[in-house]
Amino acid sequence: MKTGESADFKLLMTKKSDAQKTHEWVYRLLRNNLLCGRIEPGKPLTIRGLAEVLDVSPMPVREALHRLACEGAVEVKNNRRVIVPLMTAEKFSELCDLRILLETHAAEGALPYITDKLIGRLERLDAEIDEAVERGDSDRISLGNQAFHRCLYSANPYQISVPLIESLWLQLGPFSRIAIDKLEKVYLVDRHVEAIDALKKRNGFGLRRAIEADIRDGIASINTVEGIHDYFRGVA
Amino acid sequence: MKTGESADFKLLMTKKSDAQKTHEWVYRLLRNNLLCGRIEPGKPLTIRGLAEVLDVSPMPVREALHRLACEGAVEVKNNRRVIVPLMTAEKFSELCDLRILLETHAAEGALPYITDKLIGRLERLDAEIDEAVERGDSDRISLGNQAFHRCLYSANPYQISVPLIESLWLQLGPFSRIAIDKLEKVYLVDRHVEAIDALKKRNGFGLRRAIEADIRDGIASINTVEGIHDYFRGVA
DNA sequence: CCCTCCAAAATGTGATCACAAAACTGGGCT
DNA sequence: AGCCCAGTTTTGTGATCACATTTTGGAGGG
Repeated sequence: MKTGESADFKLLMTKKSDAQKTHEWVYRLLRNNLLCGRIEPGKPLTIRGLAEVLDVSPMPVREALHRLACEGAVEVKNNRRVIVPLMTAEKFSELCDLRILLETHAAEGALPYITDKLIGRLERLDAEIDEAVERGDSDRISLGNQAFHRCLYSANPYQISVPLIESLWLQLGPFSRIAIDKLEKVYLVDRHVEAIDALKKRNGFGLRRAIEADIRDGIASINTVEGIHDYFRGVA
Repeated sequence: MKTGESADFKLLMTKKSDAQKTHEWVYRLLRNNLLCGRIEPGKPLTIRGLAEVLDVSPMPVREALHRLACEGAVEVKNNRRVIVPLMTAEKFSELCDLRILLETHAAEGALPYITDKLIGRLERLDAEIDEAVERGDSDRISLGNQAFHRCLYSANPYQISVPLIESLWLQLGPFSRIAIDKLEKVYLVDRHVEAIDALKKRNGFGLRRAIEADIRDGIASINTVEGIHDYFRGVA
């Protein structure tokens, strides 16, 4: 009872490199944990509690939480309590629509800048995801999937949409884990391979279709989860 | 030389309401000034300098600047200097594309929730803009225009995209002022009236077209400004 | 047994301080 | 005169403290 409220979910920790600023480290750590869905929605996050768990002063935690709040990853209630927002069916639907809208745009915008070297990196990232699926490592599936998409979109050096897209991921993160956890063999079709094929052929339309299909597959798999709608109200 | 670097551009100040938290007040103030383009791109913003100008402690300024940085309104260089980013032609083009993509989507998503009362509010906002155009009040044109769009999109209570859109506005803000400043009679066609008409008829396609045209008009007017491309490199 | 109310603990916010790194200044060298 | 380097100043970061507000816990009355 001295660690406050932050002791009941296990945070996956990462080492803090010395060159890294503390608040950046805290931010990345919390962010990764949110993206993997390791932090339960609805549970209040306190500055001092996290500071004690991470063994830093409250100051960097304060900054990290504010940053996450401004990206929509956590919600600051008017009682100035900070919680991971609950998901609603409408919010989920809207987030998926926006993902498709922005990510197909970002993919197409990246196409002119794709090099063979980059395609190689994407193939390697996809292989890592497949391996994570084999092992049933949900965390690595989540993070790997995002790394794949980010790597693709970031090929465009004049990219603006990646931060917006990552904000969407953060809002979907705590929830999408449920899908990955409950059924790990959803990869009937590897949409990433389709995307890579389209890249090789410099086929913009095919690329859009593969990205959209990849996102829709995720949605579809969530909808097949038994009793998924209980989670929309945020059961404890 | 004691006020540091923040004394040469005039910030438009707003009174701090007592119920408002200090860092929120600082954030809104800086945000409005950025949206109006009152802060020169490339000029470094310092925490202590702003704190002295605003007569607050450095702490709330630090939080406000970090929040603006995470929205892309200011850029934290690796030397940890904070500046208003310079505009490039590619960035400008991409920002406009994203505005059209997200705002047409947001407008269409708001359509089912439009009420007569809301249409009245939009007409009043449009009238205020027209009045500001008459007076040549650039600040009010900027802020009024954004208020109009925000009011429309926010009709949808399950709105997610507004924060993303506002991030785009913030990035365009310092630059779009140039257009408004240089030519104030660009409102050949009032696209807002077209949008309101489409709303009244519940015409989704017409609404999209009006919003897209409104955005494109702004772009076109910028391109007609003589010597606009000098600004892309950020002349001092 | 449940609701109300009040004291105690906890929390976010803002201010101040210490410190390392970066930017700026002035003097000395080529 | 132009360039480079060391000393000083400025700046961001993180820690600690003070304080107002909120939450919590249990005691007392219905």
